[in-house]
Amino acid sequence: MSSVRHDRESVSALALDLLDRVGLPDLSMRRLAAELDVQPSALYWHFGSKQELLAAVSDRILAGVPERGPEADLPTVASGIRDALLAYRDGAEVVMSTHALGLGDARAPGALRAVLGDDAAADALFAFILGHTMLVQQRMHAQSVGAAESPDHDPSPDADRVFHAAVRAFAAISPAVRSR
Amino acid sequence: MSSVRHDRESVSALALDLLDRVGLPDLSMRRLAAELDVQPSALYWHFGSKQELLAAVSDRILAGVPERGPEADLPTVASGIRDALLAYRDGAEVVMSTHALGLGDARAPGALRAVLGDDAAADALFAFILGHTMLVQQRMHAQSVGAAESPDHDPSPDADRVFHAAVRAFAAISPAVRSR
DNA sequence: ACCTGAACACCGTTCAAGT
DNA sequence: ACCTGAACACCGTTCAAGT
Repeated sequence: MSSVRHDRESVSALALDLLDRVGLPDLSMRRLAAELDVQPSALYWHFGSKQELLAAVSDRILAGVPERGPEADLPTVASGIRDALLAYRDGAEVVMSTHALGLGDARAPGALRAVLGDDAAADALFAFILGHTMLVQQRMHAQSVGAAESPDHDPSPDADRVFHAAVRAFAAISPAVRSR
Repeated sequence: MSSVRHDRESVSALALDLLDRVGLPDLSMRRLAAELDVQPSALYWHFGSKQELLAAVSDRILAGVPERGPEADLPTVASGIRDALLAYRDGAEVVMSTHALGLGDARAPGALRAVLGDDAAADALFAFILGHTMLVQQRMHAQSVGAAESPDHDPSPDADRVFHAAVRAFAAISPAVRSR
């Protein structure tokens, strides 16, 4: 007896938890189903496909970033997005592939557009944040193999410095792009 | 009778061709083996794993970018890398995952470092180029579904404008980062 | 509304054995 | 040096049927 019934929320919540524990390559529908004490086919009642599930996971990862920060400045918004990605293992990769497929909500790029006032520049900055964070997370994971220590979720001070310099640079090009 | 013997070059060359025809999700070891008229296990004599094969494919994609362009300026080098990624379907995604795992040669980031003179800024710019191009390619592929027309390999003028603005911005932050 | 059981059409990878 | 044959341990997804 499986004893518990599930819905979209509980399934995507455990999927996010499983992602953080085992990483994206080991996050399979079958393994997720096993942790839910359910047959793999049961997942397809809640989500049409694995990509749709991953889109829900992506939305969960970015749920903490405010859609509209009227008083927030660009560095705060950009750091907020990056920190949200860093909070879960392979977070950047999940959001990247979801965003690339046009799935998931537009929360993060929306927040960047609001504060930058330039859609193209905002999208470029989002692309940088995703690419940069993906590489940072991969470096962290490569380190944690052999380190045998707590796989910390913080980027190096060096990576942090480059990140903020890049954010400032994108802020600078925003008006230049608009004056086409 | 399989009639032909293969080596690393011929295998990775057909892998690149297959990638361009079917895309990364359909590029499987078994399908590649079938096109080579060979058993899947034969591929493992040439490459230790699929990732190692993809690293060779990644190197092929970037083979055209000059390691050192003493007379080349930043926009030329950056555009050269982006155009190399755009030349094959899912090129950016292959290079991104390869680079994230620390595999493949360091040709592209090396060229950026040489012209930028700042390793951290060069890595940040490479992360942007990969992220931005990945999103551009995905948009192109999404368009080509339903368009039923030639899946063209060129970015929109809009994406091109943002790209160059971002490149200029990264050039601007390079000295700022160095003066720590 | 939510899930089971069973199947379909695949994967990457290993390894002894062949030529 | 390069490949076959056979197996292992998996995948995502569909669909009739159950409760």
